[in-house]
Amino acid sequence: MNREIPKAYSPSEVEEKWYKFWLDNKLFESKPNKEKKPFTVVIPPPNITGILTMGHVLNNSIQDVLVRWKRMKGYEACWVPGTDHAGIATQNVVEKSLIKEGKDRHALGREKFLELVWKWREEYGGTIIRQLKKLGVSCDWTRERFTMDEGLSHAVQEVFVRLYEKGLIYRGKYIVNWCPKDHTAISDDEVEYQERDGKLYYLRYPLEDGSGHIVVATTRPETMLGDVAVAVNPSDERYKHMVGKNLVLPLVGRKMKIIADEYVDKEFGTGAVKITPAHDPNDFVVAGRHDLEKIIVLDVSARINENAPEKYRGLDRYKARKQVIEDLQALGLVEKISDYKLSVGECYRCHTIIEPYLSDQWFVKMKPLAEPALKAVREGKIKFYPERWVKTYEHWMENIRDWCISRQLWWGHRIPVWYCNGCGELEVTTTQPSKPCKNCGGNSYRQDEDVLDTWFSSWLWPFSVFGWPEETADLKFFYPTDTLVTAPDIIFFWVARMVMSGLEFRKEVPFEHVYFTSVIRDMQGRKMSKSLGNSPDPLDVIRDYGADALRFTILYLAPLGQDVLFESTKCEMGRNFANKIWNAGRFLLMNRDKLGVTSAPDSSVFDFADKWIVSRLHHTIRDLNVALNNFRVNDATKIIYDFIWHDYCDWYVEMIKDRLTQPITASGEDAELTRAIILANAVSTFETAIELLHPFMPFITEEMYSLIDPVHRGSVMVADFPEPEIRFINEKVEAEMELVQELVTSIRAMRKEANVPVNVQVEVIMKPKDEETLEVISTNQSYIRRLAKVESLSIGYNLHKPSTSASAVVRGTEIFVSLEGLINVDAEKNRLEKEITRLKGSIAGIESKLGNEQFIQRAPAQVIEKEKTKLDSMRLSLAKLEENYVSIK
RNA sequence: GGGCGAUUAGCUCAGUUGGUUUAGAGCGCUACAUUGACAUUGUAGAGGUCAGAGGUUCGAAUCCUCUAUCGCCCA
Repeated sequence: MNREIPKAYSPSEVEEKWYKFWLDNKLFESKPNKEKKPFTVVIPPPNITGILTMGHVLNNSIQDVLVRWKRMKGYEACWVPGTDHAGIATQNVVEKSLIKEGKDRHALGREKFLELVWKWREEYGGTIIRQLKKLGVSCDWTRERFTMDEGLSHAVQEVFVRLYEKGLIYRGKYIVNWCPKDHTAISDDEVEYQERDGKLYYLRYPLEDGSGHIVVATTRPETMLGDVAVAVNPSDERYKHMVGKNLVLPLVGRKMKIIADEYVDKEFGTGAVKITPAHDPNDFVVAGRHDLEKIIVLDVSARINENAPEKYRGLDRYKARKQVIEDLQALGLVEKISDYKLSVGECYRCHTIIEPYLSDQWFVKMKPLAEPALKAVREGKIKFYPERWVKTYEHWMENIRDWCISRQLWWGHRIPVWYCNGCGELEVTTTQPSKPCKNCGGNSYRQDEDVLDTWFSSWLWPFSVFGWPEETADLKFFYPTDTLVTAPDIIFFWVARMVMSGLEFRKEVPFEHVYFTSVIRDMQGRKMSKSLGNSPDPLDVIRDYGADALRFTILYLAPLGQDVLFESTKCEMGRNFANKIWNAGRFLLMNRDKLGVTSAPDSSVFDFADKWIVSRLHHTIRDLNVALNNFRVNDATKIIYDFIWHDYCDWYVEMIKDRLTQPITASGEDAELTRAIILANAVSTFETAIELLHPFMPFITEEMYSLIDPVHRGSVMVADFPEPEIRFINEKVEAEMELVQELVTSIRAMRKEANVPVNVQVEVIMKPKDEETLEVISTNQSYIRRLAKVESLSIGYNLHKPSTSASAVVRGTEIFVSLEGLINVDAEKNRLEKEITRLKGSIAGIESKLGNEQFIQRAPAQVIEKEKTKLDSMRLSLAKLEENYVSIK
């Protein structure tokens, strides 16, 4: 069979072809299968508004490695993909496009607006999924889910009702984080704090009796319009006499009291705090203790409302701040204004500064849910990689606050609460109540206007995707899932809450292992972000380097628990590796084509090189499995990279070449057959390496697999993952090979030093250290000669150093490279001197170690023995080097 | 303010329970090599007081303490 295999690997057609093949042959699909153990992974569902980022690439590459690996190991591997409806983000996107058309969602109405959102989702919501496929991920696409799917919505409602009935969901007027742009509450965890330059305003509030004033310090003076008291610490001597007195709130004229409360920090500002219960969480608590009125002075857009004096109504909070200060200054009531650094909360979606705001919201009581979730991690039922995230998790769980789950949005799961139009009585059910109101007998209801936090659906993801609350076969077989791979920044939003919901509703942890991925940064160490524009588009990278290259590179660069600095040119590493594999395969196939005879692999004809590479192969298999079992994915990439590039290509293939071209003892057809067997063994090792590599680089491995055997065999995806076989691991051969490699390298270095051209053969004389070494050298002399370009190799104890030659000592064996007319005496002297100095240093080090009584007494015998052996061998080498140094001419 | 992490070659990073003559890799750099799988390559080489200071130990990049610098999370 003759064929042209291009010299360079070009990924694009190959990738498209095989992805289609895998889909057509349903190789990603999974179903409950009693014959197999399940291995389940649920994807962290990306937002439908999102596009693929480098973070997704890393995250999904890791998941794909684990899934493909387990699938090859014989598990029923099920990777459930899907997307998240992303309440605020999606609503914003659609609303923005409406505004562009000059329309307004309120004018449009809720129903029409939601139709538009669904339409948008149909059109654009699948972008990230299409992009993920380019990466080669082996998700079971028949199982794709969306958090607003009917089934998942049902799960959400069911959970709400169950928690409500259990008393874990309640409604109340509390201070929440209000986004004045999105017009919704957001949870504590959705607020991002930023250090900013601000001002601290010192305001004078006059006492009603005209006996003076009290000075309060505030960073948000406009909220004074809603002040109802001033508080001081009860132990504060400065103010003790004022407690209980009345003040008159400037600009407003409201009478209010000076109260005493432990909450006040005497050191901060003046030690007197204005109390604005409707616009500050701490003040809210204080107001509760003192039974104070809560006056809301801002509207949903953070403009001053009708509860404030007319002058300020309608002003935006910052304009109001300016106006309030101006007016107070005119009255001489501003004592001073100083610079102040403050931590300002922003909406994590739109980065508008959030406003603490008093409103009616729904909350989940978290303590009862947190306790078992904390226990599960502490008891090791769930393991984190890297482990240190346990501390973060514990800290959050121990200080957990109730979860505000209502959002004043339209896009999301509508809260399953109905109010009787007659009396306002509330009904919590998954469907609209059909019975008359139990309170007033009325028959009409209206549903709560609010929707639920997006995370209220994603915290159910590991079981809702399998059909919960129905007890489906999928659920029984695939739940709990095995490994979750996610970014550490959503440990609270998502991971912790999934653990809670899993335990609450399934009585089982949702996953056993959680792998927290690295954060991908640019080369300056900045987090990749859309606004900075510093994130390469993974699709561009895939186009330029190939998906395999991108996957391999990012996995290679991302050690467990460490951030990664990335730029797309780094993918040259993965691309070059793919090309190396391609050409190794090309070499094997070209030779097989040339031979005219084919053979099955046959270990009975293994020679030294075969034994060595097979031993290295099984070492590699063992190490790779260990690395993956410990979630050390980047170790695994290094292990397979080193085996293929260095062991297989650099050494083994070079050794094979010799045997494929040199005459062999057999003649005629037998010689051809022997060559065919040698090649078959080489191919067989290569194929195993390809299987090992498949989880990391699925496309090129599938392509190589099919090129090697286009007819008889199926996809590498479903090949058995190689298992290490101890009988093939041969430490003796590996040690001997190390010696051969060192001898060869040493000869090459000497040639280089003397500027001997590559194509010039040299004469080499070796004086072996001992019988064993002699044996190794003579059995492998043809390899040594080929690899080091040696014309004649003389081996013997009684040989003499040629008059003009370079010399070296490798493990006690002397090597002389004859360099008639080529030697550079100074360079050679220099080289030997360096080597001698180095050896002397090492010898002195070991001598002092061995001379130390403490060392002899306390170190294990093994270590001492090793040091002694080292010393002997170094002394021997030194003596020879010195001898040769003297004889340089 | 509290917690976590990092600091190893010019750059980006490995280095698992302390012991491998010389602390590794990729990129970059230097030199040489181009018809025999691969220049997306090969061969050889230069390059490190393992952030600093103490300590534990026969022995520390590795364990402990402190300091410095940077990053992240929480308040």
